[in-house]
Amino acid sequence: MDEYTASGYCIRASRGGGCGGGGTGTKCGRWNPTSEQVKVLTELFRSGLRTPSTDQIQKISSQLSFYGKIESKNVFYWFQNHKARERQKRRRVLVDDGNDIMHLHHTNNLVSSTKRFDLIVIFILPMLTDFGDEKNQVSETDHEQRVIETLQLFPLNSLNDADSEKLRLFSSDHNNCKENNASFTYNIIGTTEMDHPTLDLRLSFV
Amino acid sequence: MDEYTASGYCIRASRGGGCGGGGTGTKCGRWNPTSEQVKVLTELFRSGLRTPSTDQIQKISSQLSFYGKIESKNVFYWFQNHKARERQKRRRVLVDDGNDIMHLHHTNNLVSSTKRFDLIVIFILPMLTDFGDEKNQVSETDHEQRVIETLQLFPLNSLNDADSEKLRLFSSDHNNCKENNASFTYNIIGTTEMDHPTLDLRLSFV
DNA sequence: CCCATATGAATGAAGG
DNA sequence: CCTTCATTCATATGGG
Repeated sequence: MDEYTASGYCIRASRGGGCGGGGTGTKCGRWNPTSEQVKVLTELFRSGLRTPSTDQIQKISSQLSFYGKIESKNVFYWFQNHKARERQKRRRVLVDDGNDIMHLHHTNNLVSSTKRFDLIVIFILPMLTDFGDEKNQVSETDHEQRVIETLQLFPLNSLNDADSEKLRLFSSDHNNCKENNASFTYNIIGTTEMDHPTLDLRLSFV
Repeated sequence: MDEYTASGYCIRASRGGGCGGGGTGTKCGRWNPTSEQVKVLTELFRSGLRTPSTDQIQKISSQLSFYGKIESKNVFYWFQNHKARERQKRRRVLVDDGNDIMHLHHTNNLVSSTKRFDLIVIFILPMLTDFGDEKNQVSETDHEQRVIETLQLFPLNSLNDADSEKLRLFSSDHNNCKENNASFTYNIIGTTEMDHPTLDLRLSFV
């Protein structure tokens, strides 16, 4: 397969074997930093260095070459990646923090009192399509054969009784108002209050 | 991150014991998706989503957090891996083809050969929210109240034209049939046939 | 137990 | 600086 070992990098060894020590030169085209190198880089990063200049990169690189093969670009990339990933991580954690309560609500006791969905509508049209299904292999999640799954995505049980009532009413109204010969079924679950601008499901969802 | 570096390996607690075995909540370091989570992710993937944007990731993540612990990065990695492995598999198959016999027409079966869901619309309108909508940060106190307005939308791209029509009709009927002074709004999403990875959470919503 | 495979996580390297 | 891809490491899981 790939045989491009431009500059015999790699110092890898297989599982359990030390990295630098024993041979087994698996050739890999990419730099595989030794732990010492990483340690130093990390230290530099921690001390504040983020975007080293070319000069700095050179120096660092040559310093680190003491511990193993390394090129300037490796250092360059290392900082770039490290910086970017740190930022990303931070960003995510921040957001995730907010989501936690969702999880809590769920795990603790089923959804409960604090839910605030005003309206949830779920439509599931029955399949009037015949499944050509010739795919050699369908996804693992398939043991469900063609059933109109209800993909229980969200908790609907947050409605209070009053709301539920309304909903029910509305629902039947809805059902009657039109000849139901339509080939689909639907449900509407809803509550009051919703005058806010049509939701924009796109990006900016809170 | 981790203590062990690139070339290092983590030999944390030998086999077996590690994570404690009680119950379902493995508290190990590694995310263990629930079947619902996987199901949803798979469905998204199958409907064409490949590389969700940061926003989408967050949304998805927060949606899925309802089913259990999950972080944005998990979603990120999930898609990354899933995509990569599909590619990898494909590549391998191609190679095999080359070695083996010749292939017939290249199997260009796009994603959606079999759809389970024809249409699912889920609306969750936020209630007492004041959409501060600050991109930056929200005070944690706010979090508690806001997170809930998470809305959900799942891409369903399997409607055939006929269905879309019916749906549309139904939609308008619905609107007329009743005086809409009701205090709720609704929308119907009809996605029309798009047989390949173009679909993402954004479009399909109208 | 050991092994094979699936898949979560990480990260070097690029491309834009 | 951002995002994406390829590869690799590590762990979870099921079968023998």
